[in-house]
Amino acid sequence: MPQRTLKPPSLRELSAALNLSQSTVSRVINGEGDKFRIARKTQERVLQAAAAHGYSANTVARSLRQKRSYTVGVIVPEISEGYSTAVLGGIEDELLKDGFFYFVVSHRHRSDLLKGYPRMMLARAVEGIIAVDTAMEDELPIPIVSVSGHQHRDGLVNIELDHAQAAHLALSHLKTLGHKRIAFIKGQVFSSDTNRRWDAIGEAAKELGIAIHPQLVAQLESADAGPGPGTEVTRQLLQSKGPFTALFAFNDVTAMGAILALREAGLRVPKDVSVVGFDDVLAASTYNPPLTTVRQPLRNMGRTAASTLLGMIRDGISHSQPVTITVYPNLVVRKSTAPAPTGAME
Amino acid sequence: MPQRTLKPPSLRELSAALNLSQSTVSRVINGEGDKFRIARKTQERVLQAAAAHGYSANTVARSLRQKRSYTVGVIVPEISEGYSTAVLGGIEDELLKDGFFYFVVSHRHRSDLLKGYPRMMLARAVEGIIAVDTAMEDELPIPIVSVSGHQHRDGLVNIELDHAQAAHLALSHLKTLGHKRIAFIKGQVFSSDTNRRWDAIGEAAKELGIAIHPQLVAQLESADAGPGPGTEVTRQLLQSKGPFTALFAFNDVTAMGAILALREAGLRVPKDVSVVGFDDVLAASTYNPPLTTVRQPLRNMGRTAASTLLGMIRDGISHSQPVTITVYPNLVVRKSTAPAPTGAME
DNA sequence: CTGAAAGCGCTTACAG
DNA sequence: CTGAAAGCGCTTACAG
Repeated sequence: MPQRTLKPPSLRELSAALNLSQSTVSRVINGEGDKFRIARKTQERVLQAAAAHGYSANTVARSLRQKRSYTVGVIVPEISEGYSTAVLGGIEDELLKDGFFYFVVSHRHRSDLLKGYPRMMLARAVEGIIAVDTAMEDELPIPIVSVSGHQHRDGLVNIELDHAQAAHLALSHLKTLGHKRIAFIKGQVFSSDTNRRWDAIGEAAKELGIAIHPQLVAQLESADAGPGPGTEVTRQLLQSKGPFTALFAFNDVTAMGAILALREAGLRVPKDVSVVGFDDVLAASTYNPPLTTVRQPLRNMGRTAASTLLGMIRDGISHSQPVTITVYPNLVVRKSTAPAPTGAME
Repeated sequence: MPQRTLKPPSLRELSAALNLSQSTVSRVINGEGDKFRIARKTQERVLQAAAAHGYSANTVARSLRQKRSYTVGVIVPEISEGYSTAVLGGIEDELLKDGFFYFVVSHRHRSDLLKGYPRMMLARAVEGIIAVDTAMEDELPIPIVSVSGHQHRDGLVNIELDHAQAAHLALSHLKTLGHKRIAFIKGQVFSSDTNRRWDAIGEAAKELGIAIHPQLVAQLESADAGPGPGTEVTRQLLQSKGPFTALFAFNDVTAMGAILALREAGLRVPKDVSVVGFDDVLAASTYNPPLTTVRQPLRNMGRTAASTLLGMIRDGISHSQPVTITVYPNLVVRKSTAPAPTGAME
């Protein structure tokens, strides 16, 4: 019968029932039966009894003894948001197949949380931390892998997009379409990708001979998660600044917000203004028009972060040099970009 | 100087440094100094030293001793997805302010994971589980709160949307707009909301005198997360079935997929066909056209789930009766619905 | 008011 | 091949 799930037995109880020592049972359970040359017959008995009684080791006791928790912490800006969760999906893929679990916390850019969460996770004995789009303030006595964190510090491994290529991809696409006056929306100052991406845009523009008009550059300010900030900033761009035929947004959500503002102003996308996003979140392809965007391999970045962290935990490596693992973007051309209007405002 | 974060001291070390017993130090640290009438002066010394040495109790040892983990488990179908993460945001809000952390796992509808994860979380001593849009197979010796799980079983608390109201809201909106031939896309069989929602639609339709034409009812089959399944099923609806002027989709993502298929077929939304979604995920408002949808208070459902679970953990309540906490939908009218085309195909 | 000691449930040297 | 015993770092009766 499907036995009522009462509290599972302890190792001591199981051993007593089997008339064996805790040592022996523990070894068999942990797959070290052969290593300790425990009789096959005994091993079978143990395994059978364990299954029958639904025994599984109390991981808290194990953690205390081994000083290992098989747990990592993940810190993200905001869990209710597409970027982080795409990365989380990848992290989960890797972690769980190695028997690790993870805690997630969202700091929401609050400095008390940014400071407090890593300590709290440490007190909970996490063996490592993955920081997504988050700059870690303090040095910690455990391995840290950062996804798009852009801090170069000893012992920190960074998973980073090749921003030079990303910028080049987007700008050469716009150039090919004949765009000359391109507006840009930079990320919020607190976003760790902002500067890196902007620098890369500057270089790519120079390389491609594209002029960056300062009056066509805006920056997100509001910390709101949705498209609102993009709409807001685009309205400003539209009102007080010069004309433009294309817009490169900091991310997809911002691009969607921008498109809203553009339409409000009676402009058609992509006929009048082309818009390029960044990230390729799920919603980018279902948006209308489907967004042309620079795709970041987010899930893969999560996987890489997790497997790298697991390696560091396993091998006890504490890289004394900063290490960067570069991943590469793709340009996904959809319907939000088109040739620049002919005879347009130059 | 900002001391290099070495491994933090243990209680024993701290006590030794203070020339006090571990008992005393532990009591002060845990805020029980007054309760045990420990000299104010001593308390201050302890707190000061703790801060100076960066002491914080090893939670693993504490958990083992207290047989408490201050951790709950959350199981969702898929973490890279808007519905679950909206709920997770609410869960986090409540949990963290009570000092609880949570593990997240995504079962992805794989039955081995659906079965295995709860056990794994149990072995990790979680004190309770929140299941989001997931039917829990086994009975567990800890409290469980289910969000949209729709199982009525002893000891299980359900957070559920008022589906009757939801259906009524959507259908009366369409009726007011003059729609008579309404197509429906039901959820996948594995989604725990599917039946409940469909039954509610049936009743609301009867109440409102709206006919449900069996040939205008389709069901999602593919387990894919994106809008693909919605597009697919709408194409079928369009090809082989009778005409319709409105479509009520199982959720927003499906609605977006449906709109894609409608456009493909040369139909305009909402001019030719009105579309109503469900959930009001972030993308619903930025979609073009912005989706008219039945809003579920997802974040709030997460908060309610977490605070209910914490209450059960705190008070050791194991409801012997199923309990349902009902939350209420709103109809958010945006641009994907319009009056039925006049003289349309009736 | 403060402390010595037991014990949470494991793993793992050490011994035979 | 198997077991007795120590100990991970806490909390908490129990004692005084």
